[in-house]
Amino acid sequence: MSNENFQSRFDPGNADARWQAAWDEARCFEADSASSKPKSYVLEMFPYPSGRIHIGHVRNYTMGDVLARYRKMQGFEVLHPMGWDAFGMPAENAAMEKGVHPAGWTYDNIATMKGQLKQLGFALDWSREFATCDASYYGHEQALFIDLFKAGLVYRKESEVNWDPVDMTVLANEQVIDGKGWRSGADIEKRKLNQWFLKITDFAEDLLDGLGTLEDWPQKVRLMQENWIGKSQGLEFSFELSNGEKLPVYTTRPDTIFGASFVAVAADHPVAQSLDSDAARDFIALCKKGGTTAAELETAEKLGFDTGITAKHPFTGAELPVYIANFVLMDYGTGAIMAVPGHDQRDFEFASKYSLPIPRVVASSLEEAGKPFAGEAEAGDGVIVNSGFLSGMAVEEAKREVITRAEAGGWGKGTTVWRLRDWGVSRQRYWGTPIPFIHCETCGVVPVPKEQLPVKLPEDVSFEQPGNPLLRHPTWKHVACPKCGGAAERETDTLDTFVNSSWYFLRFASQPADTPFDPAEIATWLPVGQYIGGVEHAILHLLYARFWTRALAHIGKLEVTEPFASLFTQGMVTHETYSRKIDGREVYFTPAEVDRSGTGAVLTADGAPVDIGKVIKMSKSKKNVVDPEDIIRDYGADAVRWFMLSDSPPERDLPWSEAGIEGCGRFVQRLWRLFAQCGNGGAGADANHDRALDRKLNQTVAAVAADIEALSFNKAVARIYELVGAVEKAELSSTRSDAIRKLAILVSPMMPHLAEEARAQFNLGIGLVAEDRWPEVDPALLVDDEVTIAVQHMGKLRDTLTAPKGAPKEDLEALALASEKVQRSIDGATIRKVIVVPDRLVNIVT
RNA sequence: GCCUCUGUGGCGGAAUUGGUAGACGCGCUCGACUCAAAAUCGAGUUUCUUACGAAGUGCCGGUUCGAGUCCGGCCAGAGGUACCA
Repeated sequence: MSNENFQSRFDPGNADARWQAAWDEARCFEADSASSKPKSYVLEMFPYPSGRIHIGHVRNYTMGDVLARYRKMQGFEVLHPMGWDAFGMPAENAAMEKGVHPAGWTYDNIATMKGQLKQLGFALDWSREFATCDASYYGHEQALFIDLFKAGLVYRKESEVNWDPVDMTVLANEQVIDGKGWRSGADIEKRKLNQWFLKITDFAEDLLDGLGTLEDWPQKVRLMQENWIGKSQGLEFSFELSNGEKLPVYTTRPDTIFGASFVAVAADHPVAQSLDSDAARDFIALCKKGGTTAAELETAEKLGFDTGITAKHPFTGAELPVYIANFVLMDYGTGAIMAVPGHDQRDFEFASKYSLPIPRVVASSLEEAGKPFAGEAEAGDGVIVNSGFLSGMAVEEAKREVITRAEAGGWGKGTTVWRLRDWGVSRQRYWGTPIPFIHCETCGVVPVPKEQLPVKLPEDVSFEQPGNPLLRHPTWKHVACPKCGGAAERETDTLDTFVNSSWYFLRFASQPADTPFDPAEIATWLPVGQYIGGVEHAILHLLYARFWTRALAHIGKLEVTEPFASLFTQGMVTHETYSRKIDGREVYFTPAEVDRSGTGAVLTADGAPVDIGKVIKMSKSKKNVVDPEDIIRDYGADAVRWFMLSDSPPERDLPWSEAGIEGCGRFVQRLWRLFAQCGNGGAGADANHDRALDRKLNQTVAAVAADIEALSFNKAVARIYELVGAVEKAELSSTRSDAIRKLAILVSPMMPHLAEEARAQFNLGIGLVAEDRWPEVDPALLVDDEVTIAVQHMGKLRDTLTAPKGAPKEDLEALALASEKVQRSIDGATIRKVIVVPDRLVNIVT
């Protein structure tokens, strides 16, 4: 027992920093592109430097870290980098609220957060770190943007923004609350601006097809992207209008054409814009109210304006009224629709409101042709009714028939329409990548010559008034035209921050000074072997990154088209909220301010109770946050890491619990005590072998490896608990000491500091655990030779019995029928059938 | 509104993918050690029932010898919804 006097407790306050320094010194985690080992690129979504690391980051980076450390132990050369998604709105908000410069605020935050990440002992290659707000990063982005422009993938067009008429500025969607500006409180309206766009729609088909190759992506993400891209087959045809013009419309349901009872156009549509009446102008102005989000547009009350124009139905010749409708989008299809209220819910609501006919043209059978609607549209499948030559056809057949007739008659054609819209990348803001173009009155829009890149942000800006500081900067935008040398102006819009995050993973893999990346080096690392991040990025970030990669491949910069071979989307960290109503407003308190030891919750400061709210995602606004640094100080990095991996499956939400982290802290010490016993009880020649423990050890090594590879960390944790329990209970033997040595390796991806400290203190091995190999498994020890068989009568469990593995069916049946409990249950009834599943169960059917 | 996902003990969850529901952990209860407490160790812990046993995986129905798992219909919550990142 002499070992136990060594040090009875593991002291993370002492050990953590020491081992972090040891890994740094040995440069364990710097990736060598020239290595002959197989390569593995493990990447977590890089953080926005908001100020301090939050628990969601800790969870995300712990998962990646376990995988990176495990892959390294499996003999891979691992690239596991980290950097900063450093442009964005919060820096400008801080500038306005606190009077600090966005750059200073951002780089201070990065310094703080880097220190916090270091305390967690992540196996990161910090030599590749950068921030997207470094001119050495965004300058290359500007060069790529110009390349895409030259390839015809960048263009300008008018597009709507949220306009705050009081602050005279553009607002982000999240800054519009209930249709009002968050600072001014003014009613927000839609306003058109000339903006920059990327032609993601050129790649719609390819982005859709590519999803089929992403077998290691979650099915739900692929489905979401598929629906977002939204390929639809339909009919485009033109109505002849009573004013003599033609109105092209697009429909995905040509089969319901006989059910059309009116026609609707968007407020921006030329037909609407050309109306010369105050009432029409007032209605179009009404449609301008409110923000631009889809959720707002689609949930708003359906409103329409009868233009007085009519449209002639191509088959019946009926004159249908043409409305301006607020739910028709100019961006989708032709900006005009044939409305079939019986079989589209939006059209149904509109028709009900304006007392328009709602004919039925689809029913479950021809006999149901006269059935009334039950207060809502029927969008489902069925047979066509009340539709002349289409009646009696199935929906799909009718679609084909209408398209055929339209094409034959020359008044329409079958077309493919995409829901996906081009990517608007213009932002009327300061803290982003300047769009590297110059507007010249004689030469038009001219790219900045590459030798003049990067176009750097000016530092002397003020945020005392709302709006884009670049626009009102006294000198910055005034430059000579690169073509004609005349007076010209810089573009003052900056790029969407999603552009920054669309290629950072390339820059991590290769970062030459003079070009964005070296294609040969990219080829050694890409695609990313495992990408891990929040499911909230399932569509936008991941689709934009897929597009940007394709676009670069299209212009010959890259070979890869899919940047992320395998994707994992993690859940959020949640906690209950604490609040009080003070003067009618909900005031929130952090868990650290609240004592939860009794039945309710009381504020430590005044001892009076607070209300306990729902368990929701940790957020600053609800104050239900825990600062990782506090927990690391109290329990050590390994306990925090272990908690992040325990219990909850990584794709699900993780409820933070004080009791849970305490339990993890206790487990760290329990392991420490076990490691201390390694030398005990015979590493000698006469040491006995414990076959059962050896089997358990081998099974655990194999299972933990499989669980880590599947990112099922909660299952790996449960396996380790089981093994620890078995080792603790086992008699002293050489097997037991061997198990303890291997246990230190097994837990090292999760608890690297403890593993290193225990190995050094108790002689569990040579060298750094981080540099060691994953234990070999003896396949012969993986299978048990006895199995437990369930015996059922009519599907209900009546008995269990033990049988040798692989026992023949007849033996199992005989054993089952011999059971007294089974016989009592059968009670003399005639046995009709016996189902035997080898090594599993016997079910007797009477 | 639309798209996607989730729902199992007091709590987080497991279940070899159609074959013993509740592994493992947290919490709680009892016991050992201690003058006492903490720590640690041991036993127990789905519900109902004295027991035999029965019920049970959000709700309703279906397929099957057998359903947490598959199918249909609901309900609730979460994420996204193109300028939060």
